[in-house]
Amino acid sequence: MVDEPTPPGTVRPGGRTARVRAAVLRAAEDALVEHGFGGLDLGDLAQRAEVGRTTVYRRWGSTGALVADLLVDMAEQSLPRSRSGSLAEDLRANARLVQRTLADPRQGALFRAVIVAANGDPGTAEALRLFYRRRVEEWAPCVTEAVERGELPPGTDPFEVIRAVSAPLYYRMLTTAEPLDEPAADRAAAAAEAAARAGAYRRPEG
Amino acid sequence: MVDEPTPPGTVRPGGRTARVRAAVLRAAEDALVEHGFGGLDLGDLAQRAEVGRTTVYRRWGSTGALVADLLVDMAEQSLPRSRSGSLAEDLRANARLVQRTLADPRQGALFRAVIVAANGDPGTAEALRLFYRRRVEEWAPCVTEAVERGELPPGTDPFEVIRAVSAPLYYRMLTTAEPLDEPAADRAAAAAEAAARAGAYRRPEG
DNA sequence: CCCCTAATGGGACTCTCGTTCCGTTAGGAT
DNA sequence: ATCCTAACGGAACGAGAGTCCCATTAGGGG
Repeated sequence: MVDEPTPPGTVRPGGRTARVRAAVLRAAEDALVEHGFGGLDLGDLAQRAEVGRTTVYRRWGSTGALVADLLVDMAEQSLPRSRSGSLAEDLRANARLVQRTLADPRQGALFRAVIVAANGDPGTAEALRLFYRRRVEEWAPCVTEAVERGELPPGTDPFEVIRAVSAPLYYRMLTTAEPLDEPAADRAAAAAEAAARAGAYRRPEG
Repeated sequence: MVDEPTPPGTVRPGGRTARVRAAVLRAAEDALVEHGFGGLDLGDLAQRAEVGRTTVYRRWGSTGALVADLLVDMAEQSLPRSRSGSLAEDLRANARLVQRTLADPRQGALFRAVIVAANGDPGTAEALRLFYRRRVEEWAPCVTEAVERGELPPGTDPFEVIRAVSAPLYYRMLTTAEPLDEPAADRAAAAAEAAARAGAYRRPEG
């Protein structure tokens, strides 16, 4: 008889357990926004969430695992996306959504913190990848449709186009002090569209 | 008489002080590669560098300040860049240089670590910005020359074009598990070039 | 409604990080 | 070559993060 040890919170996921998780994740968001991932302290979190310190350590064990769980939670709540029928408009809407998110003091700090957290813990990194995969998948259809309409070359990789919109905004946030404003967003969208039209994102094989 | 307290290492910067700095910075690189910024411990660093623990704490005080100093050191040693005369080739050379750097186990880990470090300490963030400013400035001339040759629209922002080459590579590294290979580099260069030709990086005014 | 036990919570303990104190070493100016 | 003191290094100290033990609470099946 191998004694299969069930992780805490898995046998009775409802009721109090669920309330504790929600309170801790909410507190984690606040703490990440205020002090970043480096300043994340599970003891402090317990106080914020009005939950026993032991509980937090037992349920999550490390700050990385906690952020991974937070990312799972974030991935579940998806944003409404526009669907205007015009590739240029869709890409611009996406760029502006990303830009507003990163420029927002709370959301921006939160995103920076989870990216930091993912650099060091493989589990957190995997959760972050899943989060972005979902985000990209939500917006890929507008590219696929543009290909079908003949606006973009056949074989264009929809994921690459969507990522090309976000990339300059993230890069600007991480490596420069220049503001993440609407012109920057519009430029990112226009650049991605131009490159896509030129066939820069066609998949390797014909 | 205001007692102006001089920071340690500023009055006699040569000799032993310089040797200690070099040894600690080298040890810091190793530690960042092995454990990332989160695992950086000044005490451990002192052992690696065969230097007194007190010295490290007194000279740098925090992991963030130490990485800031490391970035100053990194910014001073510039890489040779190619100058082929063709915009497409120059951008591809730049893209491949960035790609090789990020894909290299040591360099890639180091870059991730310093980006993480810059998210949380304003001084480190400033040092990171200066580092990237230098890197971008080194490559901007090839864009400026392409504008002068009439290959790109007048008013094209050289910095934005160079950043557009790096952006997708960094974004890929941070948010996906897909490999940072040569095709990815070539795609980044081609996309930046196409967008630049289409005028996506013209400066707002005139 | 009752019971079993999963899950929580408090408190004591340990160990590591960072600080402080003070004696020792070595730059570099004269 | 000598001296002054900037800078280094060892050791003891204190605070705080993470672990362990066990008593208490509440979920949800019967």
